[in-house]
Amino acid sequence: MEDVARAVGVSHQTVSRVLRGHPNVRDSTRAEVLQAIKDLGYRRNSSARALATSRTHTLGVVAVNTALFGPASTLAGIEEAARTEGFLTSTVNLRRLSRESLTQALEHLGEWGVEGAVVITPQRQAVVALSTMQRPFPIVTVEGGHDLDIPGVSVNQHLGARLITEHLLAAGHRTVWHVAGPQDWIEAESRTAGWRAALEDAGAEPPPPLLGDWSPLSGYRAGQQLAGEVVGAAGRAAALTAVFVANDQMALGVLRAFREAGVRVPDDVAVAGFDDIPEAEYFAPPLTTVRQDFETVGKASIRLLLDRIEGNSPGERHLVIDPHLIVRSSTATPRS
Amino acid sequence: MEDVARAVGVSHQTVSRVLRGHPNVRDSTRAEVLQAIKDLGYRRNSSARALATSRTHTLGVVAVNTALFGPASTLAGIEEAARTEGFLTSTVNLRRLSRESLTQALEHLGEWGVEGAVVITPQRQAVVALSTMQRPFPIVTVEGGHDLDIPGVSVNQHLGARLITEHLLAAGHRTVWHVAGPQDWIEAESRTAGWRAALEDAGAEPPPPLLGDWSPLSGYRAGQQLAGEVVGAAGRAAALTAVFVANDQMALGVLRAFREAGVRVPDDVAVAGFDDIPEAEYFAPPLTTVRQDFETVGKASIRLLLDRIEGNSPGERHLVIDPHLIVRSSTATPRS
DNA sequence: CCCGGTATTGTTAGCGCTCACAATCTTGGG
DNA sequence: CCCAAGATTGTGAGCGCTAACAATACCGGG
Repeated sequence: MEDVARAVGVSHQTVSRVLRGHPNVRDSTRAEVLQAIKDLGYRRNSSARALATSRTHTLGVVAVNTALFGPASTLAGIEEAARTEGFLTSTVNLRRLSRESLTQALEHLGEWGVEGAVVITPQRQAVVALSTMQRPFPIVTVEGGHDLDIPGVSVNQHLGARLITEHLLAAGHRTVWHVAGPQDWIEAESRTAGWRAALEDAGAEPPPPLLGDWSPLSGYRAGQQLAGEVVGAAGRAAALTAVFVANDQMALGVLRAFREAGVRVPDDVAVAGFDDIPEAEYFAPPLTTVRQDFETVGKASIRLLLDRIEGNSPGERHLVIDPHLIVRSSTATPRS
Repeated sequence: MEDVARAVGVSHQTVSRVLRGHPNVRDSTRAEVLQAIKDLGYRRNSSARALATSRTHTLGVVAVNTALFGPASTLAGIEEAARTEGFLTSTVNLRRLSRESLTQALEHLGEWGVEGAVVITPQRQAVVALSTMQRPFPIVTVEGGHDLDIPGVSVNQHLGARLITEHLLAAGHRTVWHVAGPQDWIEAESRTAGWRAALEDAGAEPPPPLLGDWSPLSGYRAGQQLAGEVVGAAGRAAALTAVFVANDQMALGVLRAFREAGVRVPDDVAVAGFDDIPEAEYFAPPLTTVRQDFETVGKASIRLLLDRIEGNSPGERHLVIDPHLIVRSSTATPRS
């Protein structure tokens, strides 16, 4: 910076002012400085800047299962939003979301002086841990529900499940079975609750939900059990005609189990998933599901976080994004 | 730091020495300092440290399509490896890998003083752009091939394709058809080359490859064309009995097209994919594919990058990771 | 032509740390 | 008991920038 100043014949402070966009610099001076910066290939040193201003312009992100479609998309949304706001993001990928690993991750980020962090906390225990934890900088959760005092953004899973269930009921199904996700996941719990609420509102009896762990394998196992419930004997109403599976991966497993058991989809049983992974459209048959807009989630979380860091407006504490239904042929056949 | 020093009754320098793990500190002093640090909740300021040492201990990562399984896994591997080496990583997600966006991404990272970057460059044009570009810090590519002078790590796609093709030939297929990925992708090109080489080595005639764009939809379209090639008339040898699809997503589309056309897999045609996405095991039928160890790729790229940054040993310029074959029922039926 | 006020520029301290070097304390052998 | 060598600690400068204040330049009205 000194070099630039010398080249133009001004003080380093004037150069600094140009860099910071300070108004009180004569246009001609500004132009000269800019030119010199370009000629000398000067780049200002972010560490020195951070040291002097005590602002690092860095945000942290903590996530698990980043190889999955949902988290990965959210991550991308977060990063892009932060970048356009002039922040650097740094992501920590955790294998498990334990209290200990969470603490470590936040510590790691703290070492580098992040000004705040977005934590993707799909499991209840993680939000709980977070809410009882010493938080060295502002933190915003994603998919952490909204019943705790820690601010966050989430997708309205309850609504998504309700949309699916009502779609199936509207197609004439008496009731809808459910393959649930692990109930310590907030999303799984909300989907189950939404499904149950929709059935109860319609006066339908909720069958006992089966539990899965999000994996295709667990869906496959559940599908094998469900296949046993399908009584397709001519003339007698089948006990099971529609299934809402809590995510697309498990739905894939269910479809496979049904196929092996000779249960036809959607002729014998309608199947719906959740997430709309890119492959869902190419399942056999193409899967009815619910799409969440992860990019919006990312943007919203950054907005919430920056509100808190900049502290100008208290802002909302919780943002909820509505998902929407994608109907495909796995639920295509209407029933009487 | 001054506060800690005062609390213990030593100089700030001694505290600094403890923090840096300098050997010449009396054990009792070290213990006292550590205790004071804990009591006061002191954390050293990374910006000041970076300013004084001119080492930011920050690495950049540039990637596209991070919502896909492969890139997302690689990203996780890179981040973890860097973290264990005491580095912070910052990822920039690009929508497209153009020369311009690449430049911008590197510029963005440069502003924050990264010491180096890993760039995931699956498309040839990206590596070319990178190799002709002014590089302000050490850069290592991932999946960027090894014919250019820029160091990088990649998976041996050629070998993977060869494994698949030889597996199919060994099962008695006369030849193997191929649904290729976009040929401006290095991986796609290598897979095609590996397939062709294996066929030629076996004296088989390579049928004209079909081109896809990695998406299930393009696989579906290719599958519809391929279905036309299957002549299953009894007594006459089918023209098409085996297909190697360049990734699992497209293979999913092919499977769907075959199913719709009444082509049975693997009875009429064997189908194999590439990547081993988690869903592949649950396709109908479960898909034979090739698995790449993305974690190893991530680790290797960080090692290569740090070698360059630390500059102690020139190290290898290119690392190649071998993938391995996963056989499932989509290629299960042996032929005479 | 002088003056106060505003626009523009310069000066001086740090921000919190590490490095090089100087100073002091130990230690063990003679 | 003395001394040199090594271990341990302290001192001062400076990394590259920004913030606060001081200094100077410029403007139009009286």
